[in-house]
Amino acid sequence: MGRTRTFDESDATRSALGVFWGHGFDGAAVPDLERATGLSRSSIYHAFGSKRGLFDAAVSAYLDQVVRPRLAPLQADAVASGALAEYLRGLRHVMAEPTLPLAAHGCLLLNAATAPVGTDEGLRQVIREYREELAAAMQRGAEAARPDLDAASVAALATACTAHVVAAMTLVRVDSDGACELLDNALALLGASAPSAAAAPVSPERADG
Amino acid sequence: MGRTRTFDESDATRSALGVFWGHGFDGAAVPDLERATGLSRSSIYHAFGSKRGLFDAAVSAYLDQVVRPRLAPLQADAVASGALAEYLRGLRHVMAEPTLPLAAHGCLLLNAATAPVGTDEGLRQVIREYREELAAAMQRGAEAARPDLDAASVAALATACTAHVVAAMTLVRVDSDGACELLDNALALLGASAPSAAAAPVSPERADG
DNA sequence: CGGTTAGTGTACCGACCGATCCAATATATA
DNA sequence: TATATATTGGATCGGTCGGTACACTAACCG
Repeated sequence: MGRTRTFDESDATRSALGVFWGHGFDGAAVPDLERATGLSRSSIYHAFGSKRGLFDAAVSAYLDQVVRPRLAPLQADAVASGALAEYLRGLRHVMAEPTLPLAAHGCLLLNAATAPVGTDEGLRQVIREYREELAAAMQRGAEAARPDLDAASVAALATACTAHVVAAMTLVRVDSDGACELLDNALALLGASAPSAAAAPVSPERADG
Repeated sequence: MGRTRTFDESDATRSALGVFWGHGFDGAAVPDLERATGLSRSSIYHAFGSKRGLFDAAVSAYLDQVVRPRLAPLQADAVASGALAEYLRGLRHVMAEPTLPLAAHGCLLLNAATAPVGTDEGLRQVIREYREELAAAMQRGAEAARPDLDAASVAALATACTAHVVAAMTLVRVDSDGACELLDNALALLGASAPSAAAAPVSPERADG
């Protein structure tokens, strides 16, 4: 048949993710994407159909390569008792480092939720599923962390963790200190009035993970 | 001296607020602002200097006419014990009504925080102050609501309420049910293990726009 | 009144937007 | 090697962006 593709599609997607993460869908210009991917415009449009198609690919890469690796311990068959605290500490750690994309730009999907592109029904659905995946992971983490609590309290704790994580990711761009305080508070709630020795050592002053 | 102004600046600002709230700073086009304000382009630029100047005026109007009226009971000299719960219920009420701007578009400032314009240092400062004002109000509300708790627990509760409110406003645009659940959870946390049945009677007024 | 000054509306500016077209290129198959 | 087919890059499309220039108009003041 014809000529074979000389670039790696997932490499291009990853490069585009960097641009979309930094500037948002609407703020990312096609020339930016050309520069980041090293591809010409026609190659991008041939491979992804549109700027939006490339964004969808970048969203998928974001979920697979950024979100889920971090959630993995909370999605495994067996969840460690300290997994949720570890997740929150890890998040706090990357949010405190301004050079990392999460601290500099927040969450790609939450940013999209409040942007003009967030009115697109397909994207809204993706974001709802993202929120559900996050909430489910928090729930499993809370169950593992606090077996001493009744179901309702565990659910409330899980929802609270979700809220703290979402709020931190929303604010980190303009107020990284405030975002870290939110994550510290989630850790404090997680360990509050814990009678079990499983209470993870929570030291909110620590900057490292 | 010369001719006097024939339009009311605060009327124009309020009209512009509607546009910026719905589309964000970057998504709002100057022709949209002309249409909404009823002013011609030159009048807008003469009165506000730039699109950005008009946005700053709209932000100020948003704080004074949308945010603070709702926070007022939490900022008064004496805070009622049920004021925070009332605030959360009121917020939940407007978030459940899709025709109201808060439910349809979320928070103007939090949306700006995650948008390209959110990199502007002046705007970042405004958003940080907004967050602080919100957190201070939550703190006072939590103190009034839960005099039975020690200071650290009250502070944790206040921060948790802030997190739930911020997260709800971030998500409401794509997932109003999820946003309402977050506010319900904040209410549950607020009343958790409450010795008194001080739950204030529900009166979801103030469906402002 | 007339003169001065400021508010207003129209037309227009250069720049950039996402998207498309097409000629040129490169490679897998026959 | 010949041919077919897919990839690639440059030129270009119509549309819209935020912002400006300028003529016109209205109203305060001497």
